[in-house]
Amino acid sequence: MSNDEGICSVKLIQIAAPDFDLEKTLNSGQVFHWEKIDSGFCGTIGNVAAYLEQRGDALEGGAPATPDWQELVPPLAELVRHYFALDHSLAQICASFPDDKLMNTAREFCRGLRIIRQPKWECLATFICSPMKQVAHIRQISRKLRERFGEALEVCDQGVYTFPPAERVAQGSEKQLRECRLGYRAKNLLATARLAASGDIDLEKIATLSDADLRAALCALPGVGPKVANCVMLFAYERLGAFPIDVWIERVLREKYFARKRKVTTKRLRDFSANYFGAHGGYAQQYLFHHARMTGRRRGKGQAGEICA
DNA sequence: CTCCAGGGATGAT
DNA sequence: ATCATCCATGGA
Repeated sequence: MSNDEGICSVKLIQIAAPDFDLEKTLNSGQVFHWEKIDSGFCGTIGNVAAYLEQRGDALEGGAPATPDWQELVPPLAELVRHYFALDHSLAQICASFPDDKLMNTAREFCRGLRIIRQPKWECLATFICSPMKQVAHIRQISRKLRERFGEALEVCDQGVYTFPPAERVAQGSEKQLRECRLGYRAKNLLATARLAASGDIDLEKIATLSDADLRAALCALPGVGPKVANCVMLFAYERLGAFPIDVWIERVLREKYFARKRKVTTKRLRDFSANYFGAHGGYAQQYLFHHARMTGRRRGKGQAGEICA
């Protein structure tokens, strides 16, 4: 625990975080609201505002010292450990990845990247906003939703907003949601918010379902198809085998694992992904996604390094 | 300017 | 079950 105040005026605590990369984790397209502030990040964990900064094998974390804060929520360190899944055995997970050229490159490139545990509604709502949107734009939508419907908090002289509960979004109008730049996704978010607010769908209760049943329950919601369902399963329901296939991953699969093969159906890609990448396929997927997005840039046709299956 | 983005719903084969 | 088309928006 250190009292020296840099930019941040709140008291910072130390949290051991071996085998963890905060920046890679927050910028890998799984969560969209954390904002870089000097050498750290400001955001919310549930309804708690937090500042986090990596110092080697540890995190320095700070949260506003409200009088009754310690009575209301678990200690910040515990919150951070759970949110960032610091209990995941990353070595074991990475060891379960297939041993091929691209996977080995991605595994090295993404060292320390963790699949975090996001609040279920926050994750579902955010990914309903994601279809046909770039990561940068999803971040913008998330920010506008929070600014308009969330609760304003402050940490380190930085304003942050909680993600509005389904009940709050359900009170809004489609017009208000469109003003948050959701476009045609506004109708879907509103409809799903109403289902969650009314109790017609219980996002906590369905956590007990099998993977297949959970996926079906999520796909029954407006604006949720196989891809969004898999993201929500992976990022909010701890289903580490869920393998979302977006345009980046599909490109990787077709160019690196099915090079020079025509008539590769989406079903074939899905079956291959489910079997080839193992029990923690979702983790492997996230590593491939982040690596492709950071290094790809170019739609390079069959570059060297094809794997073939 | 054009192209594309962590796709899904709908209706026609 | 698979396939075509439409859907808003803004960054590159």
